[in-house]
Amino acid sequence: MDVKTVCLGMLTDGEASGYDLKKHFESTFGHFFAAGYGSIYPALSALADQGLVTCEHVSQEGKPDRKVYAITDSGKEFLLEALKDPAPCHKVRSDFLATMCFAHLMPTEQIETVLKSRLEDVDNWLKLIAKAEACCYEQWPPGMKFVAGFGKAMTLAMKNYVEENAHMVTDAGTRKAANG
Amino acid sequence: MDVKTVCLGMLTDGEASGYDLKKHFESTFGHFFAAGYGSIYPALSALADQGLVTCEHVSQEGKPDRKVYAITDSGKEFLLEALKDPAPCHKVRSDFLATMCFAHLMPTEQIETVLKSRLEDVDNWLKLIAKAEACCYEQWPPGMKFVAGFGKAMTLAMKNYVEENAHMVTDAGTRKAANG
DNA sequence: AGCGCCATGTAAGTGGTTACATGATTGT
DNA sequence: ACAATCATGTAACCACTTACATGGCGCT
Repeated sequence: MDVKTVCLGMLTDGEASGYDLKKHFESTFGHFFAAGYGSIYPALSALADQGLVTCEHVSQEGKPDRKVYAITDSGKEFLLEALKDPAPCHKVRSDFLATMCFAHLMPTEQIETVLKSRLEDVDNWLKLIAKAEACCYEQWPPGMKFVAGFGKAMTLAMKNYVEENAHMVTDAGTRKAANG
Repeated sequence: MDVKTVCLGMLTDGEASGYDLKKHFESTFGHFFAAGYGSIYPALSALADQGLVTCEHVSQEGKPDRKVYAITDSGKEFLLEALKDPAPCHKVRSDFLATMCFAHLMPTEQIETVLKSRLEDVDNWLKLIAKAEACCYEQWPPGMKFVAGFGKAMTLAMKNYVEENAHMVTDAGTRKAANG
């Protein structure tokens, strides 16, 4: 599943510009599927070239022009085909965990800083999702609600684990030298 | 943090070949940092070129030759420097969640298949980590124990959430057409 | 005067994946 | 016979990231 396919999926919810889609990638999709303008705009161009979406130029007063994309019938077919993968992957790439593996080589304050930044990250995401839910929850399709709940459950589990087990990596007693 | 740095970190635990490191990437590191031979071997070559590791050719009877790598002092320095990032990232890339967002466009059996495959994946990983813990837990540094516990906590939370909330995406009643 | 929002794009670079290439030994 | 394990590598490819480029409007 690439950025193109996800953009196509987002367009099943109604027409939108690349700028609009970026917002979805930042809020609801942000925690499990990242994409920047550098991948969204080329993706939309490619989708238009393939006839999977249509593109309408819209002039606005006082604001820049926008390109509004809408999914076509062949776009829907393409999406349905892409959704047929019976075992879609779920991958984690964590510099945080990789760093923690080598905690015994780091000074305690450094470890504490890293754990603190993780918890801040968690809180920021929790706020983000609360905001998204506050405004859109009712109009979300069941899948989106499932996904948002999934994100919350995972994030809370992470917060909980880090808070309850930080001592494993910060307690100087169990650690080798390396620090003061 | 790239494959090079993680390989360097793994070598702080003792010398190893690329083949050996691959096993670590498959067991303990597998769930948060993937790497194949196509990235491990070039990484080790680059580390040797930079003088961060040494490489010793070892002939074996009845088995292919191996290249055994060991970290150098400047390698340790380099690693310590890399571990100074105060906010290492933790990213999820999930085709599974992306698919679930569009569950209302899919037939129920397809959704069930996807959820089932996710739960199988979870169980496989749980078995893998249980196996790794059974043989190595005592000799792991505290950080590795923390990371393994983290993985278990997250995976169990995922299993639990999927089992308890599958009905959100499989109950035909709350869904639009698309299926039979 | 300066920042942030709206809005779209390109070009170069990066880091990793996939497929290919080789081949002896050991177990079923 | 056939598969798995041990063991190392290269080359082409791919998807995405980062930095750059542009520019008006509205708020403080």
